[in-house]
Amino acid sequence: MNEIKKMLDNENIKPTYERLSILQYLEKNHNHPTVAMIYEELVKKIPTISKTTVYNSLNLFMEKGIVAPLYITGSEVRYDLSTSQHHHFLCEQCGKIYDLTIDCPYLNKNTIEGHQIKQKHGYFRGICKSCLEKDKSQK
Amino acid sequence: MNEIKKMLDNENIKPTYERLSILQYLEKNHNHPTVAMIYEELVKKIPTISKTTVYNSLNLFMEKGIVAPLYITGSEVRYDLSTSQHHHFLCEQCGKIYDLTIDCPYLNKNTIEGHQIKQKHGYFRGICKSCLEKDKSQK
DNA sequence: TTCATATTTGAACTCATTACAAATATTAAA
DNA sequence: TTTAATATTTGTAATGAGTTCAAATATGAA
Ligand SMILES: [Mn+2]
Ligand SMILES: [Mn+2]
Ligand SMILES: [Zn+2]
Ligand SMILES: [Zn+2]
Repeated sequence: MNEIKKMLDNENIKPTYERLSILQYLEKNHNHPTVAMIYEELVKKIPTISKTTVYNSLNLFMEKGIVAPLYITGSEVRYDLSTSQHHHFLCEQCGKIYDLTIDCPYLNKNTIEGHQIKQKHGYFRGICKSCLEKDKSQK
Repeated sequence: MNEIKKMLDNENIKPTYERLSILQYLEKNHNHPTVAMIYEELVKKIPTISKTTVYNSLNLFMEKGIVAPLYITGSEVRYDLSTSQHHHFLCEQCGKIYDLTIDCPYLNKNTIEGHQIKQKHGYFRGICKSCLEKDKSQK
């Protein structure tokens, strides 16, 4: 909770209960959630919270760079805390998004072929380890 | 035109005029277009063509693996001919998507941390070389 | 308290994509 | 060539994620 408040303070974002809750959700759940997932969970605790507030807050966090969007599925944005750079794996079967801890020679570059880099994204799609094992045992 | 017909034949896709035109557009324009861009261009030549046909055809091409979707912008899908694997750069200022010819140590892998890989995506966002130069001269 | 400002809320709206059924084209019997 | 079965295209309606916007609420200073 303290870490989270610091992140907001650093960016001069007023730490409202809603914003803190959203950021707290992202810190506790490393599941790269959708807006719907965040909202469905938070509304249990904050029955009055609005989906628009979730959108507003996440957009603000993205502008300030403390949250990063993942455009992977093609249907809706997934959100990730902007901690250290890492790659992702999307399972086409169960929909889960995994963090990958692989080396990438471009993570510390800030320019490429003359273009100025602001964000780097590396991701893979396929069938995850867990789904592969499930499929094998069922066959 | 012959190359294109072969691609469809290889996948047992009936080479209709609409499908050929869509694939031909992708072969001639390496601009990673949206459905709207493809439609707007083709409707000049084929006034009866439907946007749904563009969607249907591209979805079919993707299933067969001859076209690859790019989920980069977050707002709409961009399409690319599935030629050799390559990375992309999206300019946040002009919206253009560039092909990058950079080396990547993961392009020939088909499994990672136990997950089975079907698709690999690497892309960068920022300000493109052309926009940087324009900005500098205007300042 | 009073006023100004920031934040939240909910409803209306936008827009990309999909669903679906009717229209049209194609192909294979008969 | 007709006829019937199948594939493809088309247009409209529906879906759903995300945005817009104005009203409601909260915050904080004067
Ligand atoms: Mn992650
Ligand atoms: Mn490309
Ligand atoms: Zn899985
Ligand atoms: Zn540019």
